[in-house]
Amino acid sequence: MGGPESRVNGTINVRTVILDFETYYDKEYSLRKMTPVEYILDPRFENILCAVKEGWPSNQPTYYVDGADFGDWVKDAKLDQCVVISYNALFDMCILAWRYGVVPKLMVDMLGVARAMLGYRMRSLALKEVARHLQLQAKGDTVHNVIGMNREAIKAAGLWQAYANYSMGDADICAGAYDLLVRSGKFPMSELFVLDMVLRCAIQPRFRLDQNLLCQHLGEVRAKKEMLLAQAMLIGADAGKSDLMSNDKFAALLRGHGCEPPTKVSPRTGLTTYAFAKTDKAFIELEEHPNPAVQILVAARAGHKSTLEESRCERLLKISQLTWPGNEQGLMPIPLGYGRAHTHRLGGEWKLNLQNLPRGGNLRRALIAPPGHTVLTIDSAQIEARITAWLCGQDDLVQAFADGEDVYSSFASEIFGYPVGKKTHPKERFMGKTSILGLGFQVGGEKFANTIEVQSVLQLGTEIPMPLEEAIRIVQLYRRKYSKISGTWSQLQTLGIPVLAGNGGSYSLGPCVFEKGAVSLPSGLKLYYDDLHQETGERGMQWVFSYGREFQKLYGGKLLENIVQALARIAVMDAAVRIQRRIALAMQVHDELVYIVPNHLVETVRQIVMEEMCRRPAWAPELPLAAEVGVGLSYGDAK
DNA sequence: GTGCGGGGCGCG
DNA sequence: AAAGCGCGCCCCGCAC
Repeated sequence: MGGPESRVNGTINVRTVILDFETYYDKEYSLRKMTPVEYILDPRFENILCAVKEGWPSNQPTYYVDGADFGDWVKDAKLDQCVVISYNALFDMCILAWRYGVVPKLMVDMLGVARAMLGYRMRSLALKEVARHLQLQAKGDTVHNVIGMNREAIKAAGLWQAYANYSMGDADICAGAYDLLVRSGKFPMSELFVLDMVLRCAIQPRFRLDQNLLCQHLGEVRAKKEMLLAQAMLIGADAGKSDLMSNDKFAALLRGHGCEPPTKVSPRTGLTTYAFAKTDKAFIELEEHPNPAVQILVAARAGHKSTLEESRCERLLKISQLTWPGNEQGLMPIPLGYGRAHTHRLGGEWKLNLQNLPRGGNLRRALIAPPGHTVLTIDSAQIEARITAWLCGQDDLVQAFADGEDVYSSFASEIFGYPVGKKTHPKERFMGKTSILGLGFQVGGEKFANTIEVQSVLQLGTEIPMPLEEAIRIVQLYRRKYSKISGTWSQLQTLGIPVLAGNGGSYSLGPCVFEKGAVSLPSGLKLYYDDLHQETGERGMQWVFSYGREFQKLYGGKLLENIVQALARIAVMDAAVRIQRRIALAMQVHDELVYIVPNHLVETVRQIVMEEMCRRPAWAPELPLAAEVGVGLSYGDAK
């Protein structure tokens, strides 16, 4: 009996239980139309039945519990001492926690596991598809249409046993997947703790929402949009919002005012399209068009294209108004998706991405700590740049990081030929920062010039002109100064990628071992490059690989970026797992961990998180890490 | 009505 | 030789 369940927290005899809830739904009240949190806390919620398989130590046949009896069953089941497994745990475990007040000792989401291990090659991760892929026999009956039928209606229609069989079949598939992917040891044990920790951010929420602030903010955002729209309607936007949102209508409107709309070639399709984005230089220039009507239209379009502030505010308000037993105070679950990204970064869930809230905005300020508590953030400083330098053997840069040097300023000094200070030369330092963060991944002169010109306006509020020749000079300066980094791109291109394509050779980079179709990471997970082959592109032969539904290009710089991002994710989440023994994670934004801390423990927690975030990983003992802590009453204030 | 791809925008 | 990357959500337009 060597499954991971027997080693959880060093104890033995931890039972495993696989669960699958079947719940009432109809045309309107459905997960197709609502998020799980809204669905589970709705008055129409009804637990019809729950299929149960006790996987270890007993291996009894799967059974089911009538929803009416589930409360009694759960009282005896001692799930708080079990490993509980389900497919889409963010649904089943929220039901357990919010409807029945039980949180398992360890939660395993087989959907998350499947995403991390199979997502790269499967079009759909529906349970049935995973079953087929793993060659697990579905034993249950075929799907029955029980839409709009509650427990009694299903029984009355004579469908009860068939429905239970169907549900038990799903639980069996989930159990089979757990055996094949987890108990087999293929999915690393350490990642089980990451998975559980991520689930708890939603299932055991710690943040609260400031409803007053959200209401006020929503009003302001709407008023601002209405004003912009009213101005635009005075000068021809008769159809209202759609004249601003639709490219064709907006283009016609511009032409009506004697302005020929700028165009560009789409990088995705290669076709000509309108250049109407705020990162298109030609569009930005229209802000100062001689015709004031054009200026008004451009401002109105830009003001309407970002719908994030309004829609996110609405969604947060909606969730903040839900309550459940044990939560009468508007706690905010943080839904994070395990294994969402190719590089194993987390992503969002529930139509809600809390990893891209605008910086310095009211949405971040609306995420608050409960009374007597503080929001504490810890940010791993320049972690990707540090890992890049270390992985490529760029020892002078590693040493500069280790010495606490401001490397952005240092590189800016090289660009300009005079000493650059963090405070005294903000423009120069911005260029140094943009170089260090982008040029390590093979950004070219043209893209670099555009990034500088556009981002200087957006980030500094003043444009830094960047002629192509100057951009090329800086790119070359970087590639010569950090020749170990640019050399690594070449190595990856000529040696690493062919190994991934299956030429039979071997290659490794730091702790990463290359094999056919994948790079093995020190976490035990893999970065997949499926069906990697060469194709003739606009730049001659290029490597492409298949990921989910699409093909992507692969080249040295991009592969380096993927690996660096994957390693950064491992370092940050391993730190979070160590910290979890002392304090539970509330939220994560890639290189930043967020905690809700009782006020009197702030200094204690500050020391713990600093120590763990700066601890060098076992797979990178020479990697110098650094971190910054922020505290505040809200997420927005903790900077 | 629904699904999907493209463009756009926010974050790291 | 050269090639920014990783997400999720919103809206539009089009196909079915």
